[in-house]
Amino acid sequence: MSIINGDEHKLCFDHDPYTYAIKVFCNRWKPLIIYAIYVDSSTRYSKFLKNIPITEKVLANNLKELEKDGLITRTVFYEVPLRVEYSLTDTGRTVCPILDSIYAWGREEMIRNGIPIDAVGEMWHGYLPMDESFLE
Amino acid sequence: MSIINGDEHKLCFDHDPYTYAIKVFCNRWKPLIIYAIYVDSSTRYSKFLKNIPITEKVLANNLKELEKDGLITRTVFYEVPLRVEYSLTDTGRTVCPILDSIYAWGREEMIRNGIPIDAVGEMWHGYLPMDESFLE
DNA sequence: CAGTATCCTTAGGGATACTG
DNA sequence: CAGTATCCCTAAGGATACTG
Repeated sequence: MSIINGDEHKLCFDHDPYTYAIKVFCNRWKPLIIYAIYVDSSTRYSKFLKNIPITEKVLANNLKELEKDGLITRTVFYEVPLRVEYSLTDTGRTVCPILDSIYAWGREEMIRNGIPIDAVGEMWHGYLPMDESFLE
Repeated sequence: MSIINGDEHKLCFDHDPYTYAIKVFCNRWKPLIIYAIYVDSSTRYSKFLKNIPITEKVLANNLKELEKDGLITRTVFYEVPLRVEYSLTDTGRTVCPILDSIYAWGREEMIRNGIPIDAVGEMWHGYLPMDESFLE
């Protein structure tokens, strides 16, 4: 493993694991996308749009990055109509425990501060019994 | 605990624990700021600027948010010159294990991809012996 | 020392229409 | 169905000078 230290005594942003990790799986959308796949084991473009308040362009960008960074796999089924399934790679699955702990922390703080919590996330994370009607 | 579900079958962004947690401690700078305090138990404005590649305005903003969200405490010592110390609250300390796991994940991926890792972070996180000259 | 104030730039996201 | 393409917009960040 190589070590750098750019600006003498100052941490170099380009070589910081936090920056790397956060860019790869900890932005505004990726935890939700990853967890949506995790819950269903695999899922599709139109289903993300049904479950997450994300626009098409932003979803497409995030899916491409997640694929490029090796967290998800894109599989095309040449049917009519076309079907594409996204699933987690082994690497993708390694972030799930971290996502769980982030979710649990946010959840505790929101409860402590009296902020209501969304039912979909609660089902996805096992804090509420799963209601299939939410996930179709 | 109250549960909401805004748009019927779609997760509501404002009530999602990921969104909350990421806003509070998982942006571009906060992990570094929190960890800088954690390593020294308390630290000061000018020392952040020496160790982290952040500008004054952005540092000030992030410190205010961290204080407002209850992760850090600001203590003023009325000396000449003025001295201000930032330290972690109990809540602030609860994010450190999560930060550790995020760091460790990013670190592993960077190693796997042949990306060099910054020495300051490695010392802060115990992967390299601490060299005091880096932290003054 | 510990910050504000000011001005500027840009990446990221949002809405909507369109395509293979 | 699974995406692009286009246009717009604003919050976040960067540089630098200044203040109590």
